[in-house]
Amino acid sequence: MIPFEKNFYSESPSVRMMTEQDVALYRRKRNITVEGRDVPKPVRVFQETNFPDYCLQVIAECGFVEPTPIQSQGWPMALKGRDLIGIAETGSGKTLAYLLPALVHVLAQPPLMSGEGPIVLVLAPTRELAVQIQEEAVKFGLRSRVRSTCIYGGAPKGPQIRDLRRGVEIVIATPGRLIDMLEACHTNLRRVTYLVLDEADRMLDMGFEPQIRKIISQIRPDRQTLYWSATWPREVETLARQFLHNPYKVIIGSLELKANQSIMQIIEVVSENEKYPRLVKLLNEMMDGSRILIFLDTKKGCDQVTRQLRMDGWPALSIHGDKAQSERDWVLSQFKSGSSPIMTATDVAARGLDVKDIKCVINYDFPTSLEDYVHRIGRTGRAGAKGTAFTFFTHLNAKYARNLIKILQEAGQTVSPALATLARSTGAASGGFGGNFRSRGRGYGNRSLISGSNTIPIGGRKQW
DNA sequence: AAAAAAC
Repeated sequence: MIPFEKNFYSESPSVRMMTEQDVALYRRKRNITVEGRDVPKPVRVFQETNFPDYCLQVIAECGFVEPTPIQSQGWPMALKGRDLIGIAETGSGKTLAYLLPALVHVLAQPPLMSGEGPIVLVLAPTRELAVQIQEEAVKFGLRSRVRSTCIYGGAPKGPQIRDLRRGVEIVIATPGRLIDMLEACHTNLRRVTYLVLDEADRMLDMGFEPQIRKIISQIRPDRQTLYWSATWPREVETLARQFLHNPYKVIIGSLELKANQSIMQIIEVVSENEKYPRLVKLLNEMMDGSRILIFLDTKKGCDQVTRQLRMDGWPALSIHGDKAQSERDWVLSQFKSGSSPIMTATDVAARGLDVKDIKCVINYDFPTSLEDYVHRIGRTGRAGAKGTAFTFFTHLNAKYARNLIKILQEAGQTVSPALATLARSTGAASGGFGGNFRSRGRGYGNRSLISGSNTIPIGGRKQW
Protein backbone atom coordinates (compact mmCIF):
# COMPACT_ATOMS: atom_id res chain seq x y z
CA MET A 1 0.00 0.00 0.00
CA ILE A 2 1.06 3.53 -0.73
CA PRO A 3 1.10 5.59 2.46
CA PHE A 4 -0.78 8.83 2.28
CA GLU A 5 -0.58 12.04 4.23
CA LYS A 6 -3.83 12.64 6.05
CA ASN A 7 -3.64 16.22 7.24
CA PHE A 8 -3.46 18.80 4.48
CA TYR A 9 -4.68 21.69 6.55
CA SER A 10 -2.71 24.33 8.34
CA GLU A 11 -4.59 27.26 9.76
CA SER A 12 -3.86 30.59 8.13
CA PRO A 13 -2.61 33.28 10.56
CA SER A 14 -6.02 35.00 10.58
CA VAL A 15 -7.81 31.76 11.45
CA ARG A 16 -5.25 31.03 14.16
CA MET A 17 -5.96 34.40 15.73
CA MET A 18 -9.69 33.74 16.12
CA THR A 19 -10.55 33.28 19.79
CA GLU A 20 -12.90 30.53 20.90
CA GLN A 21 -15.51 33.26 21.37
CA ASP A 22 -15.02 34.49 17.80
CA VAL A 23 -15.50 30.94 16.58
CA ALA A 24 -18.62 30.38 18.66
CA LEU A 25 -20.15 33.64 17.48
CA TYR A 26 -19.31 32.93 13.86
CA ARG A 27 -20.90 29.49 14.06
CA ARG A 28 -23.96 30.77 15.89
CA LYS A 29 -24.61 33.49 13.33
CA ARG A 30 -24.46 31.01 10.49
CA ASN A 31 -26.32 28.20 12.24
CA ILE A 32 -23.32 25.88 12.14
CA THR A 33 -23.37 22.96 14.57
CA VAL A 34 -20.31 20.76 14.90
CA GLU A 35 -19.60 17.40 16.50
CA GLY A 36 -16.41 15.38 16.90
CA ARG A 37 -13.01 15.63 18.53
CA ASP A 38 -10.60 18.49 17.73
CA VAL A 39 -12.90 20.35 15.39
CA PRO A 40 -10.96 22.92 13.31
CA LYS A 41 -12.02 26.56 13.19
CA PRO A 42 -14.10 27.67 10.21
CA VAL A 43 -12.55 29.71 7.40
CA ARG A 44 -14.28 33.02 6.77
CA VAL A 45 -12.81 34.03 3.43
CA PHE A 46 -11.46 32.00 0.52
CA GLN A 47 -7.92 33.25 1.16
CA GLU A 48 -7.88 31.45 4.52
CA THR A 49 -7.99 28.09 2.76
CA ASN A 50 -4.92 26.48 1.30
CA PHE A 51 -6.42 25.76 -2.09
CA PRO A 52 -4.12 26.28 -5.07
CA ASP A 53 -4.12 29.84 -6.45
CA TYR A 54 -5.74 28.78 -9.69
CA CYS A 55 -8.70 27.42 -7.65
CA LEU A 56 -9.16 30.79 -5.98
CA GLN A 57 -9.03 32.31 -9.44
CA VAL A 58 -11.83 30.03 -10.72
CA ILE A 59 -13.81 30.83 -7.58
CA ALA A 60 -13.44 34.53 -8.34
CA GLU A 61 -14.44 34.00 -11.97
CA CYS A 62 -17.58 32.22 -10.77
CA GLY A 63 -18.47 35.35 -8.84
CA PHE A 64 -18.47 33.70 -5.41
CA VAL A 65 -17.99 36.29 -2.69
CA GLU A 66 -17.48 34.22 0.42
CA PRO A 67 -17.68 30.56 1.43
CA THR A 68 -21.14 29.24 2.21
CA PRO A 69 -21.57 27.97 5.79
CA ILE A 70 -21.12 24.32 4.79
CA GLN A 71 -17.93 25.25 2.95
CA SER A 72 -16.50 27.46 5.67
CA GLN A 73 -16.70 24.65 8.23
CA GLY A 74 -16.55 21.65 5.86
CA TRP A 75 -13.33 22.65 4.11
CA PRO A 76 -11.01 22.69 7.13
CA MET A 77 -12.64 19.47 8.39
CA ALA A 78 -12.17 17.68 5.08
CA LEU A 79 -8.60 18.95 4.76
CA LYS A 80 -7.78 17.48 8.17
CA GLY A 81 -8.12 14.09 6.51
CA ARG A 82 -10.85 12.94 8.87
CA ASP A 83 -14.19 11.31 8.06
CA LEU A 84 -17.11 13.66 7.83
CA ILE A 85 -20.89 13.84 7.77
CA GLY A 86 -21.99 17.15 6.23
CA ILE A 87 -25.65 18.17 6.28
CA ALA A 88 -26.78 21.40 4.66
CA GLU A 89 -29.89 22.52 2.85
CA THR A 90 -30.37 22.17 -0.89
CA GLY A 91 -28.51 24.68 -3.04
CA SER A 92 -25.96 25.55 -0.36
CA GLY A 93 -22.72 24.58 -2.10
CA LYS A 94 -22.05 21.02 -0.96
CA THR A 95 -20.38 19.93 -4.19
CA LEU A 96 -17.53 22.41 -3.87
CA ALA A 97 -17.39 21.63 -0.15
CA TYR A 98 -15.95 18.21 -1.04
CA LEU A 99 -14.44 18.77 -4.50
CA LEU A 100 -11.86 21.40 -3.59
CA PRO A 101 -10.45 19.39 -0.66
CA ALA A 102 -10.43 16.43 -3.05
CA LEU A 103 -8.16 18.41 -5.38
CA VAL A 104 -5.80 19.30 -2.55
CA HIS A 105 -5.80 15.66 -1.51
CA VAL A 106 -4.87 14.51 -5.00
CA LEU A 107 -2.15 17.13 -5.43
CA ALA A 108 -0.49 15.90 -2.22
CA GLN A 109 -0.28 12.30 -3.46
CA PRO A 110 2.46 10.63 -5.47
CA PRO A 111 1.51 10.69 -9.17
CA LEU A 112 -0.52 7.84 -10.63
CA MET A 113 1.55 5.01 -12.08
CA SER A 114 0.31 3.19 -15.13
CA GLY A 115 -2.38 0.65 -14.29
CA GLU A 116 -3.39 2.41 -11.10
CA GLY A 117 -6.99 3.36 -10.38
CA PRO A 118 -8.34 6.66 -9.05
CA ILE A 119 -7.32 8.41 -5.82
CA VAL A 120 -10.72 10.05 -5.30
CA LEU A 121 -14.05 8.27 -5.78
CA VAL A 122 -17.36 10.14 -5.72
CA LEU A 123 -20.59 8.11 -5.77
CA ALA A 124 -23.93 9.61 -6.77
CA PRO A 125 -27.45 8.16 -7.07
CA THR A 126 -28.34 9.30 -10.60
CA ARG A 127 -26.45 9.56 -13.86
CA GLU A 128 -27.34 13.20 -14.43
CA LEU A 129 -26.07 14.16 -10.99
CA ALA A 130 -22.80 12.31 -11.59
CA VAL A 131 -22.33 14.17 -14.86
CA GLN A 132 -23.05 17.50 -13.18
CA ILE A 133 -20.49 16.83 -10.45
CA GLN A 134 -17.92 15.89 -13.06
CA GLU A 135 -18.52 19.15 -14.93
CA GLU A 136 -17.70 20.97 -11.72
CA ALA A 137 -14.59 18.84 -11.21
CA VAL A 138 -13.42 19.65 -14.74
CA LYS A 139 -13.91 23.34 -14.12
CA PHE A 140 -11.57 23.24 -11.13
CA GLY A 141 -9.19 20.52 -12.26
CA LEU A 142 -8.50 22.04 -15.67
CA ARG A 143 -5.42 24.01 -14.75
CA SER A 144 -3.72 21.29 -12.77
CA ARG A 145 -2.62 17.75 -13.34
CA VAL A 146 -5.86 16.42 -11.92
CA ARG A 147 -7.91 14.45 -14.40
CA SER A 148 -11.45 13.24 -13.81
CA THR A 149 -13.99 11.10 -15.55
CA CYS A 150 -17.58 10.06 -15.10
CA ILE A 151 -18.59 6.40 -15.04
CA TYR A 152 -22.30 5.78 -15.46
CA GLY A 153 -24.73 3.43 -17.18
CA GLY A 154 -26.69 3.98 -20.35
CA ALA A 155 -23.70 5.49 -22.12
CA PRO A 156 -21.16 3.75 -24.38
CA LYS A 157 -18.54 1.89 -22.40
CA GLY A 158 -15.68 2.49 -24.82
CA PRO A 159 -14.77 6.05 -23.83
CA GLN A 160 -15.20 5.26 -20.15
CA ILE A 161 -12.90 2.24 -20.41
CA ARG A 162 -10.34 4.34 -22.28
CA ASP A 163 -10.35 7.03 -19.58
CA LEU A 164 -9.99 4.46 -16.80
CA ARG A 165 -7.17 2.61 -18.53
CA ARG A 166 -5.33 5.81 -19.31
CA GLY A 167 -5.58 6.76 -15.62
CA VAL A 168 -7.64 9.42 -13.85
CA GLU A 169 -7.14 10.85 -10.38
CA ILE A 170 -10.87 11.45 -9.79
CA VAL A 171 -13.72 9.10 -10.71
CA ILE A 172 -17.32 10.20 -10.32
CA ALA A 173 -19.68 7.28 -10.71
CA THR A 174 -23.06 5.72 -10.30
CA PRO A 175 -22.73 2.36 -8.54
CA GLY A 176 -23.93 -0.09 -11.20
CA ARG A 177 -21.58 0.82 -14.02
CA LEU A 178 -18.64 1.21 -11.62
CA ILE A 179 -19.14 -2.35 -10.34
CA ASP A 180 -19.37 -3.47 -13.95
CA MET A 181 -16.03 -1.79 -14.69
CA LEU A 182 -14.43 -3.26 -11.57
CA GLU A 183 -15.55 -6.77 -12.45
CA ALA A 184 -14.15 -6.36 -15.93
CA CYS A 185 -10.87 -5.14 -14.35
CA HIS A 186 -10.89 -1.89 -16.29
CA THR A 187 -9.99 -0.15 -13.06
CA ASN A 188 -9.42 -0.90 -9.37
CA LEU A 189 -9.93 0.93 -6.11
CA ARG A 190 -6.60 0.12 -4.45
CA ARG A 191 -5.41 3.72 -4.52
CA VAL A 192 -8.67 5.32 -3.41
CA THR A 193 -8.03 7.29 -0.22
CA TYR A 194 -10.84 9.87 -0.48
CA LEU A 195 -14.37 8.49 -0.83
CA VAL A 196 -17.42 10.70 -1.19
CA LEU A 197 -21.05 9.65 -0.94
CA ASP A 198 -23.15 12.47 -2.33
CA GLU A 199 -26.83 12.29 -1.36
CA ALA A 200 -25.55 9.90 1.28
CA ASP A 201 -28.90 8.98 2.82
CA ARG A 202 -30.10 7.90 -0.61
CA MET A 203 -26.89 5.97 -1.28
CA LEU A 204 -27.38 4.00 1.93
CA ASP A 205 -31.06 3.19 1.39
CA MET A 206 -32.44 -0.22 0.51
CA GLY A 207 -31.92 0.08 -3.22
CA PHE A 208 -28.27 1.09 -3.09
CA GLU A 209 -26.81 -0.33 0.11
CA PRO A 210 -25.66 -3.70 -1.26
CA GLN A 211 -23.84 -2.04 -4.13
CA ILE A 212 -22.25 0.52 -1.83
CA ARG A 213 -21.09 -2.29 0.46
CA LYS A 214 -19.58 -4.11 -2.47
CA ILE A 215 -17.70 -1.02 -3.63
CA ILE A 216 -16.50 0.05 -0.18
CA SER A 217 -15.21 -3.45 0.55
CA GLN A 218 -12.62 -2.91 -2.18
CA ILE A 219 -11.30 0.35 -0.71
CA ARG A 220 -8.52 0.45 1.88
CA PRO A 221 -9.91 0.84 5.40
CA ASP A 222 -7.73 3.84 6.27
CA ARG A 223 -9.37 5.92 3.54
CA GLN A 224 -11.10 9.20 4.27
CA THR A 225 -14.89 8.93 3.88
CA LEU A 226 -17.22 11.91 3.45
CA TYR A 227 -21.02 11.87 3.47
CA TRP A 228 -23.10 14.77 2.21
CA SER A 229 -26.83 15.38 2.06
CA ALA A 230 -29.59 17.88 2.68
CA THR A 231 -31.56 15.24 4.57
CA TRP A 232 -30.35 12.85 7.24
CA PRO A 233 -33.06 10.61 8.69
CA ARG A 234 -32.22 9.18 12.08
CA GLU A 235 -32.52 5.68 10.69
CA VAL A 236 -29.42 6.01 8.52
CA GLU A 237 -27.05 7.13 11.23
CA THR A 238 -26.28 3.65 12.58
CA LEU A 239 -25.76 2.16 9.17
CA ALA A 240 -23.74 5.17 8.07
CA ARG A 241 -21.33 4.95 11.01
CA GLN A 242 -20.38 1.40 10.02
CA PHE A 243 -18.32 2.94 7.26
CA LEU A 244 -16.86 5.84 9.26
CA HIS A 245 -14.00 6.23 11.76
CA ASN A 246 -14.01 9.03 14.32
CA PRO A 247 -16.01 11.33 12.05
CA TYR A 248 -16.67 15.01 12.30
CA LYS A 249 -20.25 16.03 11.81
CA VAL A 250 -21.28 19.45 10.59
CA ILE A 251 -24.90 20.50 10.37
CA ILE A 252 -26.13 23.76 8.95
CA GLY A 253 -29.40 24.63 10.65
CA SER A 254 -31.06 21.81 12.53
CA LEU A 255 -31.16 18.08 11.97
CA GLU A 256 -34.91 18.37 11.76
CA LEU A 257 -36.01 17.94 8.18
CA LYS A 258 -35.64 21.45 6.94
CA ALA A 259 -36.52 23.13 3.68
CA ASN A 260 -34.61 26.00 2.11
CA GLN A 261 -36.04 29.24 3.52
CA SER A 262 -35.91 31.14 0.24
CA ILE A 263 -38.51 28.85 -1.31
CA MET A 264 -42.14 29.89 -0.97
CA GLN A 265 -44.05 26.68 -0.31
CA ILE A 266 -47.71 26.54 -1.27
CA ILE A 267 -49.74 23.45 -0.49
CA GLU A 268 -52.99 23.11 -2.42
CA VAL A 269 -55.45 20.59 -1.06
CA VAL A 270 -57.14 19.16 -4.14
CA SER A 271 -58.89 16.03 -5.32
CA GLU A 272 -57.28 13.82 -7.94
CA ASN A 273 -59.65 15.17 -10.62
CA GLU A 274 -58.73 18.74 -9.93
CA LYS A 275 -55.00 18.25 -10.47
CA TYR A 276 -54.73 18.62 -14.22
CA PRO A 277 -57.01 21.67 -14.58
CA ARG A 278 -55.20 23.23 -11.63
CA LEU A 279 -51.84 22.53 -13.26
CA VAL A 280 -52.90 24.27 -16.44
CA LYS A 281 -54.12 27.24 -14.45
CA LEU A 282 -50.76 27.47 -12.67
CA LEU A 283 -48.86 27.23 -15.93
CA ASN A 284 -50.96 30.04 -17.40
CA GLU A 285 -50.08 32.19 -14.41
CA MET A 286 -46.41 31.25 -14.18
CA MET A 287 -45.19 30.89 -17.75
CA ASP A 288 -42.95 33.79 -18.60
CA GLY A 289 -39.92 32.14 -20.12
CA SER A 290 -38.38 30.73 -16.97
CA ARG A 291 -38.31 27.04 -16.20
CA ILE A 292 -40.99 25.02 -14.46
CA LEU A 293 -40.30 21.52 -13.11
CA ILE A 294 -43.23 19.17 -12.46
CA PHE A 295 -42.75 16.07 -10.30
CA LEU A 296 -44.87 12.95 -10.49
CA ASP A 297 -44.54 9.70 -8.58
CA THR A 298 -44.53 7.32 -11.53
CA LYS A 299 -42.93 7.06 -14.94
CA LYS A 300 -46.33 6.31 -16.45
CA GLY A 301 -47.79 9.39 -14.83
CA CYS A 302 -44.98 11.47 -16.32
CA ASP A 303 -45.73 10.17 -19.79
CA GLN A 304 -49.46 10.74 -19.42
CA VAL A 305 -49.30 14.28 -18.11
CA THR A 306 -46.60 15.22 -20.60
CA ARG A 307 -48.65 13.89 -23.47
CA GLN A 308 -51.73 15.77 -22.28
CA LEU A 309 -49.75 18.98 -21.85
CA ARG A 310 -48.28 18.71 -25.32
CA MET A 311 -51.74 18.08 -26.81
CA ASP A 312 -52.87 21.23 -25.06
CA GLY A 313 -50.00 23.12 -26.66
CA TRP A 314 -47.53 23.34 -23.76
CA PRO A 315 -43.78 22.97 -24.48
CA ALA A 316 -43.26 20.07 -22.10
CA LEU A 317 -40.75 17.21 -22.12
CA SER A 318 -40.35 14.36 -19.70
CA ILE A 319 -37.39 12.72 -17.98
CA HIS A 320 -37.46 9.38 -16.18
CA GLY A 321 -35.60 6.13 -15.84
CA ASP A 322 -37.41 4.23 -18.59
CA LYS A 323 -36.10 6.61 -21.22
CA ALA A 324 -32.89 6.02 -23.12
CA GLN A 325 -29.97 7.90 -21.63
CA SER A 326 -29.54 9.80 -24.90
CA GLU A 327 -33.10 11.08 -24.55
CA ARG A 328 -32.58 11.92 -20.88
CA ASP A 329 -29.50 13.92 -21.81
CA TRP A 330 -31.33 15.70 -24.61
CA VAL A 331 -34.40 16.52 -22.51
CA LEU A 332 -32.26 17.94 -19.71
CA SER A 333 -30.27 20.06 -22.17
CA GLN A 334 -33.50 21.37 -23.75
CA PHE A 335 -34.77 22.24 -20.29
CA LYS A 336 -31.50 23.90 -19.25
CA SER A 337 -31.29 25.97 -22.43
CA GLY A 338 -34.91 27.04 -22.12
CA SER A 339 -35.94 25.56 -25.48
CA SER A 340 -38.36 23.40 -23.54
CA PRO A 341 -39.21 25.38 -20.41
CA ILE A 342 -41.49 22.75 -18.87
CA MET A 343 -40.10 19.41 -17.70
CA THR A 344 -41.99 16.63 -16.00
CA ALA A 345 -39.94 14.19 -13.98
CA THR A 346 -39.90 11.30 -11.56
CA ASP A 347 -37.61 11.43 -8.56
CA VAL A 348 -34.70 10.87 -10.95
CA ALA A 349 -34.58 14.68 -10.98
CA ALA A 350 -35.38 15.16 -7.29
CA ARG A 351 -31.85 15.29 -5.92
CA GLY A 352 -28.88 17.47 -6.57
CA LEU A 353 -29.66 18.76 -10.04
CA ASP A 354 -28.61 22.37 -10.36
CA VAL A 355 -30.48 24.06 -13.18
CA LYS A 356 -30.41 27.85 -13.20
CA ASP A 357 -33.61 29.86 -13.12
CA ILE A 358 -36.08 27.19 -12.16
CA LYS A 359 -38.73 29.60 -11.02
CA CYS A 360 -41.19 27.05 -9.86
CA VAL A 361 -41.46 23.41 -8.83
CA ILE A 362 -44.84 21.73 -8.92
CA ASN A 363 -45.50 18.50 -7.03
CA TYR A 364 -48.32 17.08 -9.13
CA ASP A 365 -48.15 14.00 -6.92
CA PHE A 366 -47.08 14.18 -3.32
CA PRO A 367 -43.77 12.27 -2.94
CA THR A 368 -43.50 9.03 -0.99
CA SER A 369 -41.34 10.57 1.71
CA LEU A 370 -40.86 14.00 3.20
CA GLU A 371 -37.14 13.77 2.48
CA ASP A 372 -38.02 13.55 -1.19
CA TYR A 373 -40.33 16.54 -0.75
CA VAL A 374 -37.46 18.62 0.61
CA HIS A 375 -35.14 17.54 -2.20
CA ARG A 376 -37.72 18.10 -4.95
CA ILE A 377 -38.61 21.64 -3.96
CA GLY A 378 -34.88 22.28 -3.52
CA ARG A 379 -34.50 22.32 -7.33
CA THR A 380 -35.65 25.94 -7.03
CA GLY A 381 -34.28 28.63 -4.72
CA ARG A 382 -30.66 27.67 -5.44
CA ALA A 383 -27.71 29.75 -4.21
CA GLY A 384 -29.92 32.24 -2.40
CA ALA A 385 -32.34 32.87 -5.30
CA LYS A 386 -36.07 33.00 -4.67
CA GLY A 387 -38.32 30.18 -5.81
CA THR A 388 -41.84 28.87 -5.47
CA ALA A 389 -43.03 25.32 -4.88
CA PHE A 390 -46.65 24.33 -5.43
CA THR A 391 -47.74 20.98 -4.05
CA PHE A 392 -50.98 19.19 -4.81
CA PHE A 393 -52.09 17.42 -1.68
CA THR A 394 -55.01 14.98 -1.63
CA HIS A 395 -56.76 13.24 1.24
CA LEU A 396 -54.73 10.14 0.33
CA ASN A 397 -51.63 12.04 1.48
CA ALA A 398 -53.18 12.96 4.83
CA LYS A 399 -50.70 10.86 6.81
CA TYR A 400 -47.97 13.31 5.79
CA ALA A 401 -49.94 16.39 6.82
CA ARG A 402 -48.62 16.78 10.36
CA ASN A 403 -44.96 16.46 9.53
CA LEU A 404 -45.37 18.54 6.40
CA ILE A 405 -46.79 21.31 8.57
CA LYS A 406 -43.70 21.08 10.76
CA ILE A 407 -41.51 21.63 7.70
CA LEU A 408 -43.61 24.58 6.59
CA GLN A 409 -43.52 26.21 10.00
CA GLU A 410 -39.80 25.67 10.41
CA ALA A 411 -39.26 27.45 7.09
CA GLY A 412 -41.53 30.34 8.06
CA GLN A 413 -44.33 29.41 5.67
CA THR A 414 -48.04 29.89 6.20
CA VAL A 415 -50.18 26.79 6.75
CA SER A 416 -53.54 26.81 4.99
CA PRO A 417 -56.65 25.94 7.00
CA ALA A 418 -57.40 23.11 4.57
CA LEU A 419 -54.06 21.43 5.33
CA ALA A 420 -54.45 22.01 9.07
CA THR A 421 -57.86 20.36 8.92
CA LEU A 422 -56.42 17.33 7.14
CA ALA A 423 -53.71 17.09 9.78
CA ARG A 424 -56.28 17.09 12.55
CA SER A 425 -58.25 14.36 10.78
CA THR A 426 -55.33 11.96 11.12
CA GLY A 427 -54.41 10.42 14.46
CA ALA A 428 -50.98 10.71 16.04
CA ALA A 429 -48.25 11.94 13.73
CA SER A 430 -47.47 8.83 11.78
CA GLY A 431 -46.34 8.96 8.23
CA GLY A 432 -43.56 10.75 6.63
CA PHE A 433 -40.18 10.98 8.22
CA GLY A 434 -37.77 8.27 7.40
CA GLY A 435 -38.49 7.68 3.75
CA ASN A 436 -37.23 4.32 2.62
CA PHE A 437 -35.93 3.44 6.01
CA ARG A 438 -39.23 2.51 7.46
CA SER A 439 -42.16 0.55 6.17
CA ARG A 440 -44.07 2.25 3.48
CA GLY A 441 -47.50 3.69 4.11
CA ARG A 442 -50.47 1.55 3.23
CA GLY A 443 -53.48 2.31 1.11
CA TYR A 444 -52.95 4.38 -1.95
CA GLY A 445 -56.48 3.74 -3.19
CA ASN A 446 -57.32 4.08 -6.83
CA ARG A 447 -55.45 6.74 -8.64
CA SER A 448 -55.87 7.85 -12.16
CA LEU A 449 -53.82 10.84 -13.06
CA ILE A 450 -56.20 12.49 -15.39
CA SER A 451 -59.84 11.77 -14.93
CA GLY A 452 -62.88 11.52 -17.10
CA SER A 453 -62.84 12.95 -20.59
CA ASN A 454 -59.27 14.12 -20.14
CA THR A 455 -57.81 10.64 -20.19
CA ILE A 456 -55.35 10.13 -22.99
CA PRO A 457 -54.31 6.58 -23.72
CA ILE A 458 -50.74 6.10 -24.85
CA GLY A 459 -50.45 4.12 -28.05
CA GLY A 460 -49.82 0.42 -27.59
CA ARG A 461 -49.22 0.58 -23.84
CA LYS A 462 -51.55 -0.97 -21.35
CA GLN A 463 -52.43 1.32 -18.51
CA TRP A 464 -54.68 1.69 -15.49
C1' DA B 1 -49.89 0.68 -6.12
C1' DA B 2 -42.35 4.32 -6.59
C1' DA B 3 -37.82 5.42 -8.41
C1' DA B 4 -33.17 4.71 -9.09
C1' DA B 5 -28.98 1.90 -10.50
C1' DA B 6 -25.48 -2.73 -15.27
C1' DC B 7 -25.80 -5.55 -19.37
